[in-house]
Amino acid sequence: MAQYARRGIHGQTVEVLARRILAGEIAEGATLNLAALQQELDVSLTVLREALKVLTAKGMVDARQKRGTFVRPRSDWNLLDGDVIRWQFADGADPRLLDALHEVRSIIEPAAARLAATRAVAADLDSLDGALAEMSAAEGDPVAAVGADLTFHRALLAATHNELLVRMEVVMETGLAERDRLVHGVEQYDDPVPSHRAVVDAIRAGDSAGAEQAMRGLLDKAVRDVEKVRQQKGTR
Amino acid sequence: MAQYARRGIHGQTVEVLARRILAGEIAEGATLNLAALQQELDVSLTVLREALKVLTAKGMVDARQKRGTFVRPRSDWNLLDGDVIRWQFADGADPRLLDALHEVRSIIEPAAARLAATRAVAADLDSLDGALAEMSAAEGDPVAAVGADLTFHRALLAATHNELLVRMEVVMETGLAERDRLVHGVEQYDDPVPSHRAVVDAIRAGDSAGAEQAMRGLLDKAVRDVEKVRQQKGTR
DNA sequence: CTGTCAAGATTTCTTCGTAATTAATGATTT
DNA sequence: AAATCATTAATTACGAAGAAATCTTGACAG
Repeated sequence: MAQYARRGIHGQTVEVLARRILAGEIAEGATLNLAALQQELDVSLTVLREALKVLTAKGMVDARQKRGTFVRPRSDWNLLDGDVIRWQFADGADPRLLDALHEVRSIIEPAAARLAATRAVAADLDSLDGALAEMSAAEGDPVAAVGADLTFHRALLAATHNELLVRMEVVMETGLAERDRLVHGVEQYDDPVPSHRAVVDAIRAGDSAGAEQAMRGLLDKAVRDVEKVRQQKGTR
Repeated sequence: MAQYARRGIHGQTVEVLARRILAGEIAEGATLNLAALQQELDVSLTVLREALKVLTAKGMVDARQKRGTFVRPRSDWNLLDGDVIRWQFADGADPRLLDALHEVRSIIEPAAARLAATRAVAADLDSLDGALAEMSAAEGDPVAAVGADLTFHRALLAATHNELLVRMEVVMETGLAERDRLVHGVEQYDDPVPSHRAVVDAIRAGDSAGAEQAMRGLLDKAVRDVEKVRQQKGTR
């Protein structure tokens, strides 16, 4: 799942550094003290260096000779990177980012459903049916339900046969997981299968408009669920 | 612009390796021969290693002890990464990816225009006006025209005040640049300012539906232009 | 005879400490 | 005052030693 190698000391170092930067503990523009970090994290220069290389690749830091290694402005972070998104949610979900995430979902997924209706092949429909079956089987088990939900939305993106849209799953994934984590355990779910099946049916029928609308309905329901939870929890 | 460091021998090594993999010269699943590469590229193991670390961070390769460093399946590439997209177009634009890119644009940008209409603040409108002015001034100069186009679309995404949408610019950028490169010099452009101004006007008026529609019109025109060029060039 | 399991060997990545390179800063000279 | 050059402080690169995981080999049980 993680794109950078998580094995060895190195992986931990990346994680620690990334979370510190993303949490704002190390501010934008700050030049970080390699020697101090090396001592504090008890790693060699090479390890620290390679960890920073990963963060460099994700646009988070930059190293210039004689000026040091510094944190790049937030506007340069690669926020569409799965790792970066995950790190952001590592310590407490930022509701603003969660909203942004859901907004992207509400843009992408109806469009994806529309495209899928014109492009889905037999294998895609099988995947979607499989996801529905998984969803039925997951009744009552929240963990399995989240997994099934993910499977469904991944299958939907795959059915668009657009490589870039498929890769948007890294954005969706975290949003979906966080939302499910939020909703989880607060209230009995309604059966999610019918609303999802409506999307699949429209795709199978080649009904673009219908698929798009069904997906919108599904997302609206998700919004209402989250709203309900937020009210119950008194959050926001 | 590039997220990984381009300085030193290291940057070149990343570029070479990335392009080989993206071009399919080094196939998916293939384990690459570090010793041979080291010798061929005439770099030390450390340099090669750090270059691979960058590619690892972008999901392109993975290193497992005793099994070697191998190319991950294409479905794991971080295609939403600006560098990865740029490398793909390094040797010859893949028309399939270009189509995918444009499809994403046609999904994102109208939605972005709609959001911008409800959220744009004075500074956003100033940016958009600035982009229009830049576009007017660029009349006749193709290079400046592309720059102005980019400025416009970036300003539009910024006006959504959604961090994730703003970062989509890395996806749009290359698509836009490639399209412009394709269209460039084949035929006299129509004046692009009016169609863009229509979008800005709708946003300023807070007209969501109008902004969305104006943007769709703009994108449709872009499609027609590319079609015309493809016919003229006899491509496809 | 076949399949499973465990211990060892080997290959490969991983990490280390040091040397070289680079670029900014300040001093010096014209 | 401007330009050049030396100094210096940081990243960048190197080659070798270390660690880890997989593959192989052998033995044992079914």
